[in-house]
Amino acid sequence: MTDLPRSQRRTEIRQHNETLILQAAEKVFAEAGFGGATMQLIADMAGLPKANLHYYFPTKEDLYRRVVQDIFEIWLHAADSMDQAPGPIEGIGAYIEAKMDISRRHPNGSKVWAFEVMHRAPVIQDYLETTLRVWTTGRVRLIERWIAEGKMGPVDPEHLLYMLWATTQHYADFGHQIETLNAGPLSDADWQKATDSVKSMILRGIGAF
Amino acid sequence: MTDLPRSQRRTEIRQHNETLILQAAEKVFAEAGFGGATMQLIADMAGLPKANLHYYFPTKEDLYRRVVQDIFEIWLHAADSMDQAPGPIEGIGAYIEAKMDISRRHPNGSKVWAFEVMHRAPVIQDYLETTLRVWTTGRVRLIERWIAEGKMGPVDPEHLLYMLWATTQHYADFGHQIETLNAGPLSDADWQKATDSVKSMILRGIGAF
DNA sequence: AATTTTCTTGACCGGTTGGTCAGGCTGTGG
DNA sequence: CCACAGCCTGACCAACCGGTCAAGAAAATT
Repeated sequence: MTDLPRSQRRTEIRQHNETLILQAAEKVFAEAGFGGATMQLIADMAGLPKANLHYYFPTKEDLYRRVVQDIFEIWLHAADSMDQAPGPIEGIGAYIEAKMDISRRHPNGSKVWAFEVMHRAPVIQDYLETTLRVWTTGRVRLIERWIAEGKMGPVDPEHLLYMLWATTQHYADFGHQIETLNAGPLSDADWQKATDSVKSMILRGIGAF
Repeated sequence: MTDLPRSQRRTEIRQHNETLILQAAEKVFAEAGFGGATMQLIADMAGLPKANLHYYFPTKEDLYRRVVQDIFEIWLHAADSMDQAPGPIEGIGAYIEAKMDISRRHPNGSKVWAFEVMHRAPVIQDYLETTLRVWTTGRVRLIERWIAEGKMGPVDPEHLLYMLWATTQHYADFGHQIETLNAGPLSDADWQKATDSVKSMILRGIGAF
């Protein structure tokens, strides 16, 4: 840590401030959307002058793009658990757990993604058409294989994926609604119960036993 | 139509223009969020001068509030099918069909609602705490009754409701993502398949047979 | 110590936004 | 024909926004 090459030492300040800005930006973009967010508000929340933001991120859109990309990376990573599973009980079960965990820990990221997609994805349309499509077709084949092997019922793989995304992300995107109905934030036990409920209903729904 | 009292003839123009504005507003708010939407854009889309909007809706927030309220009414209405059903197969099945139909016909309304909730519901928080809460507890009791009568498995009623909302609204809120993966808009057959998939997975998931 | 690169920031600017308003228009009632 | 209430709208404004820039502080390199 103390003896890094010059070029890496330089980037220490940069990385520190970038993450500071990105954290503030994620929150503001999530709570106000792209149009409603202001650079001034992000700057205040990050504790930096506004002009400093433009030093690290030339435009508002650059900053926004980074926030969206970061979330996308986290989600792609969450799918690793699904891959080398022997069947849907372990694979889809682990995927649900991973995504519920992300909804709890990165609710703002999930919201920013939702905003972006609802806006017809002006910034990450290419991601949808390339990376996400490749990812999806891969898991569709995996599910089809499980069906062929009799490990689960003959459900439509794509709609199963949509259901997985919808149910898990709902706990982040509509967290405020859930908390209002729940008369307060969800406790550890609440989250566990939510995860168990989603898991059992979906696994039973696809006939995986 | 030709011989109405004066006071009603007057309100005809008013109602016509209000719906014109509300339709445009729903679309613009859905595609840009509250902060990103501009009164000028709504006016252009409605084919009216901007000043005319402020004649009918004094502020941007008033207009926005009306849009959100209208959607909420539609959703509440959709739940009627669930009430006088003999069991979950008919009740929840009909509810899913009704909500999928709304997702198809009012995708923008669904998005505006999602925006509002993600913003921590600054405008309709009271609705969440009163009307929605009452509605929810009523359906929770209905589901609990079905469970007690052995008509479905012992699932958690609240998380079942969340799953119903999440899966059905996902086809509206994330319609762009689905269309991208589908390489084009969903056809009649696609929507039917989606509805059937959701219905069969959820009904099986809750053990309703 | 000198120099060069990176970082910081207050002040500023053109453009846009929500909202206002005075004056004109329209059609209905007397 | 007049009067009047509701409807319409071009022009305008203060506030705010994203982004720029020059000048300097701090840090790294020589």
